[in-house]
Amino acid sequence: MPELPEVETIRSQLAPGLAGRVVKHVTITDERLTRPEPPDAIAGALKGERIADVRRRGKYLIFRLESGRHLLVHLRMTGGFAHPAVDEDTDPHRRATITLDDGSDIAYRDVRRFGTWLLLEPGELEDYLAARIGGEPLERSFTTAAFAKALAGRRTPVKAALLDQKAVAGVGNIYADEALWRAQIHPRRATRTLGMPEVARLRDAVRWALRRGIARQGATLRDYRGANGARGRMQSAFRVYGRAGEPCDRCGTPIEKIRVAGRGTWFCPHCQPFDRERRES
DNA sequence: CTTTTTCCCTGGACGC
DNA sequence: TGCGTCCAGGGAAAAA
Repeated sequence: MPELPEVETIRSQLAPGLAGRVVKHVTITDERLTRPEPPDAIAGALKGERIADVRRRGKYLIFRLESGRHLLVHLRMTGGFAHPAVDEDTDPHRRATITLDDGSDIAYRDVRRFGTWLLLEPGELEDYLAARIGGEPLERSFTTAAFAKALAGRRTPVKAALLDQKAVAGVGNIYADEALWRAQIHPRRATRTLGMPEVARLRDAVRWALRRGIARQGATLRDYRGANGARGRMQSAFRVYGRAGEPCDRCGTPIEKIRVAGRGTWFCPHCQPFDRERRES
């Protein structure tokens, strides 16, 4: 499930080979991909565009085009790129192909077809993103004060707040659990009951979790691959995610799995107590 | 306004 | 071997 570290890994691997290249041809074989626009319209519009660079905001990949337009790609659950492309004949999940002026192909793959491509006209990007996602957690502007403001007044469990892209951009189910473990906060704690020290710990913990993920080139549970085809290595470094019954790395207590905000949630019941007495002891 | 629920998809795991 | 059922989950949209 591509979250910020997985998207950033793909971005960093794609960018060197794409910057400055011209799109010679685009084939889109999944009707869903560009909805509501027809695939042929998007494919035709991309043809002849020169790619300035590849950027990322939250979980969005942004292909910045020299015309001022942007191709905004969201990988959702199982989307991904391969450059150079893997063999199409042996890949049932190829949904699109971008051919560049150096003769190479970029393959877009997506098992579950939740991913989306959106072509934005010049000037549209900022408003589009501002309406959907909040602060970039690894940037300097993501201060404790800014995070506290984004969390203020929320009545949801803190785990739900972390998953809300308007509160902080790029955190998904894996890194939310890892961050809450690091910050020693119970995932069901009501967001508005968090004190400033806890918000500060959580802010640092989110950055810690995401940086670890990037350093290990993301987590491969099943489908995720980098643009170079490599698996991530983060899955073998999880502190809690997917580790029900295994001992906590900090205290040895067995990790528990519960459901929060409709998502599988793993935490350490000793290190992340819910009630205040145990929290302060 | 905020919060919750439903839906979109495929395929792997599991029970019988 | 072959079904049927459940589950994974990001985010848009609808419902509450």
